[in-house]
Amino acid sequence: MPTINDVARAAGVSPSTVSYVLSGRRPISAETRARVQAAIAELGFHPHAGARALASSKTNVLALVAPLRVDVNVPVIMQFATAVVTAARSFNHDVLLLTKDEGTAGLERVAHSTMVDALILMDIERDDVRLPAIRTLKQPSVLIGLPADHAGIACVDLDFEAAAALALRHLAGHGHRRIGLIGASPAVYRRQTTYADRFLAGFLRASHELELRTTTHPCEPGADGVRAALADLDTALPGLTALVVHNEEALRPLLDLLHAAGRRVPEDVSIVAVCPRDVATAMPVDLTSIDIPAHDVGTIAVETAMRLLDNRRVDFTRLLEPRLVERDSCREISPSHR
Amino acid sequence: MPTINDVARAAGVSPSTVSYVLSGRRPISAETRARVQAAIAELGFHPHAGARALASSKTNVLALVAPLRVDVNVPVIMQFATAVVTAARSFNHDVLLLTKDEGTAGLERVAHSTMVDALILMDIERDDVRLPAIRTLKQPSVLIGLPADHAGIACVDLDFEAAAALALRHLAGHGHRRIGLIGASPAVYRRQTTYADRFLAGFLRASHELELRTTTHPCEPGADGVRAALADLDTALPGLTALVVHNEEALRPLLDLLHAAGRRVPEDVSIVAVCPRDVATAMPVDLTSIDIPAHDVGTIAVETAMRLLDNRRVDFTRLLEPRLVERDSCREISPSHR
DNA sequence: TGATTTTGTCGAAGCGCTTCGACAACTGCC
DNA sequence: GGCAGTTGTCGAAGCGCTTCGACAAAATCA
Repeated sequence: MPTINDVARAAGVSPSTVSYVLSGRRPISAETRARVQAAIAELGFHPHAGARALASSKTNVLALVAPLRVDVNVPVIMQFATAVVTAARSFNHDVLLLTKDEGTAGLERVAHSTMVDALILMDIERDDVRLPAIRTLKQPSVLIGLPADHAGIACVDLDFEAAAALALRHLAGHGHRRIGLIGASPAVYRRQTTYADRFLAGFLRASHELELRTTTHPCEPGADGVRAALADLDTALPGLTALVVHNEEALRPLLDLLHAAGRRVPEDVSIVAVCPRDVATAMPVDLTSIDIPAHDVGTIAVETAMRLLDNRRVDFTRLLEPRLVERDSCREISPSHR
Repeated sequence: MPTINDVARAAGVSPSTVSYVLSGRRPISAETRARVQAAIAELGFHPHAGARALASSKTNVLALVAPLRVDVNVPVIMQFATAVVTAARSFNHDVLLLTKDEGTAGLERVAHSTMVDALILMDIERDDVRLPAIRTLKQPSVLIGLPADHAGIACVDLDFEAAAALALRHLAGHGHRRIGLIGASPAVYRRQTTYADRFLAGFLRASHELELRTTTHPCEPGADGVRAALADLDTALPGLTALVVHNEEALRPLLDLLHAAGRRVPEDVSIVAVCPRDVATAMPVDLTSIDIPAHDVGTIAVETAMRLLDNRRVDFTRLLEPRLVERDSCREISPSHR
C-alpha cells in the first residue's frame, strides 16, 4: 500500500502538498496538482482511513442504529436503511450498522471510540432510553421518529398525526361516518414506538373534530390476529363502512378475510392504508394509501446530520407532510348508508 | 476524551503498560492491572479507533456487501444481515454496510483505505464481477453463495443442489411422479444468481435420476406472474400433482390462486417450499419446507472470516446440508393417480 | 552460588495523515 | 519604488495508539 510519502516522492513535492491537493484547503498550482494526481493514479494511492481519522478527527462514517430483530415492517426498515446508505455515500460517508438490541452500549462504544462522526437512530420510542445517552455524546444524532422530549435533538419523520387526520378527512369526505382503525401490533404500542402512538393520537383527535363514530384496535401479527381485530371492530362499531389500516402485515390477511366473508372492497368496505407505495399496489385491490416516504426521510436524516457536522442551521423537528394517493379502495357512500 | 496517556498518568504507569493491560499481550502484575483498570473506568477511557487502526493495522470492522435494492427476498436478506452483525459483535467487530450497487468500487474503496479487516459478500452471481476484485485485496473475503470459479475463496451457503434433490425425493417418496418447479424471478436467473442456478441444476439432475416427469418455470413477481407460471406448468405437464416452490414472493399468490381454482393443498396439489421457516408457517396452510438457514449461514460466514484473519484453517467451500420439515402441504398420493 | 530464564515495566519509535506557521516569489496599488 | 496582500510550497509537530528492545528484579535451575 503506497502512502502519502510515496506519492510525494513520485511527484517531487512534499507530503503536505499532496494532502492539500487532496483536500483543496490551500491553493495549488495547476501543474503541481496534475503531477500529484498522476502519481496518485499511478501508484493507486488511497489515504489510510485510520490515519486520516486520527489526524483530522473526522471518520467520514455515520452510525445507523436499526431494529434488526426480525420484526414486522422488515421491508420498510430496509427502505430506510437503503436511503440512508445511498444518501451517506453521496456525501462521501460510509455507514456502520448497529442493532438496536445493543442499546445504549452500542452507541457509546462507537461514539467514544470515535468510529463515527454522527448517528442516525431508527425505531424511536416515546421515552427512549437512548435519548439521555445521545445527549452526552460529542457527535450529533438524528432521530427517525419523534420522542416525547425531543428538545434540542434533530428529528425527522412523516407527520403521522397529520396522516391520520388526512385519512379520516378523506373517508369523511366520501360520506363515511363509522370508521375503524386497525393499528400496529400490541407490542409496538407497548414499546410506545412513536409513529404508532402519534398516528393513534391524530386519529382520535380528528375523529372528534370531524364528529365521526370510530373505534380502534391493535392487531397481532398473522391471520388470526387480523381476524380477532376485525371481529372486535365489528362488535364495537356495527355497520362500519370504512377501515384505516396502519399495519403493513395486516393488509393481506385483512383483504383475504373480507373477501372470504363476502365483503367487497370498496363496495362494502372502504380502506385507507398507511404503508409504502409498493405494498399498497401489490394487493388484490390497489389500495388508496398514505405513503410512508422512507426514502425521503432517510435522505433528509442524512442531510440533517451533515448540516449538523458543518454547524449549519437545521430544523430540529422535521415532520413531512403526508400525501394520500387515491386508488381503488375507497368509494363514495350513498346517503342512505350514512 | 481522555487518552491512553491520561490513563497512564492517573494510574502512575507508562502508556505502554496501559496498552498491555488492554491487549493482554504481556504479563502485568495483578495490582498494576487493577490500578490501570480503575483509572480507565474512572476516566471513561475508550481507545481511539483510528489511532488503534493506524498503529496495529487492524480495524475490528467487517464490510457487509448487501443487495439493498428493494428487491424480492427482503426479509431473507435482513435475516442474513442480522446474523452477520450479531456474530461480528460476538467477535468484537463492527459492520460497515455497503450496497451491492456500488459494485467493485465500493469494495476497493473500503479495502484500500483500510477501513475493514475482512469482507462478506451476499447475492453472488455465477461469474460475479466482484470476484477478480476481491482476489486482489489484501483483506480476506467470504462469500455467501457459490460462484463458478471459487478456487481459493471462502464460500458459505445452503447446499441448494442437495435441497432440490431432497424436495424431489420427498415428493417421489409420497408417490408423486409429475412435479413442477416454480422458480425465482427471471431477473434472478438472468443475473445467474448462484442459489437459483444451483437449485435448478439440482432439480433437473434429481428429476432425471428419480425418473420423474418434471417441468420448471421462473416466476415474475406479483400475482399475475404466478398465474402465468402456473398456467405454463399446467400446460407443459398436465395432471401434475406436486409443486416445488423456490420463491418466497410467489407462495402467497400461489396458494390464493389454487384456492380460487378449487385445487386443495395438499389433497389435490402437494407443495414443498424452499424458504425461511417463518414464511412457511405464515401461510394459510403450514407448508412442508426446506429451511433457508440464514442465521447459520451468516454466523458461519463471520466465523470463517475470523479464522482467515487468524490464519487458521478453513473449509473454503462450506455447503450446509438442507433439512426438510414436514408440515401440512404434502400428502401420499394414491396409486391410481400415479 | 552463579548462570539462566521468567516476569513486569518503561521509553522510544513509528503507524500515515492533517495542519500550522514560515517563507519565497509574485501581483497589484498608490 | 515600496508596501501590502496573494499564491504556492515546505517542514515539522502532533493526532493516540501499539510494539519492540531494553532492563531490573524475581524465580528457577544446576
